[in-house]
Amino acid sequence: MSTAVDIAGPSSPDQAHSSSKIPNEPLRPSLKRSNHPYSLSHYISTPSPAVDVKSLIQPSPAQERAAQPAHTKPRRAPSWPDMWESPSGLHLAHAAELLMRAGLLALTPATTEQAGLGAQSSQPDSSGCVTDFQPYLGAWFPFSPTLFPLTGFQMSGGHWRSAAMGAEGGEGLVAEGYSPGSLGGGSGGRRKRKRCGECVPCRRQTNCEQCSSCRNRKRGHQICKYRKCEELKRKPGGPGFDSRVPGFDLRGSDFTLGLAQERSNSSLDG
DNA sequence: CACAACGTGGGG
DNA sequence: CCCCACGTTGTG
Repeated sequence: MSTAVDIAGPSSPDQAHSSSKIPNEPLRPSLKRSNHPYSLSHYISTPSPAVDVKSLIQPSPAQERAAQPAHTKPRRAPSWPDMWESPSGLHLAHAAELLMRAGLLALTPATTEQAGLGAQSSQPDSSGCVTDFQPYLGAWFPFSPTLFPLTGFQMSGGHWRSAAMGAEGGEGLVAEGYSPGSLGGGSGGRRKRKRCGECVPCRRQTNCEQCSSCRNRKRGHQICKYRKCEELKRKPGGPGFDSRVPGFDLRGSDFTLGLAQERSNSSLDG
């Protein structure tokens, strides 16, 4: 398929070769396994992906300048973290997974709802958007399969388990892509997060060779700005930060809307 | 060990 | 806020 998004990039000709060794696949195996929140839904939900994505992936240097101040504030549905955490601190998503493992959850969206997600499945987010789960499940499937091979991937949470998870089953419960130690649980807490591998930047395959990061790669040790994972751009612990349980994309449901809105907002009032 | 990239702090 | 630089982590 033509990953349209592709990442053709701001790239100009000079970028064809990209840097020294940017592999065709920017994602390492481990990275591919890393789970995380939104990007996929992000695409799916984007009303007019073609247009939107294009502008995203082809930010001319000039655009970049203009765009940056515009979306400085990653506003998004501020409430989802709360929504997904039960009073006990157990992520609902996690709970869902547990239920699933216990056989209480079936693959049908309806059942999923009944199993408990329903309690939270339909509620307006801060922006007044109703985030029904079912519709999303329905909507996702037709899309997801296409994206899976693209991103190598996950959605292990809801049930759409990836191959990575298939065999071991519950393995997805543990943050894939993160070793137990690196979950930061204890020591340091300064572990490196990983690229989501799903967002537009992550899916780019080439460095622009023009941004400051590219130009200063040797000393800056930074990935090309256009390839900088959207997720990593957010501050850990910041609003909507998916601190843990990355295996669950469920939240994509409302999260998605938030993003979609955010984006339209920023493009409107930019 | 080499390399890519994340985290962080300082400067402008 | 952005850029730069460095330390550090993670992977091959």
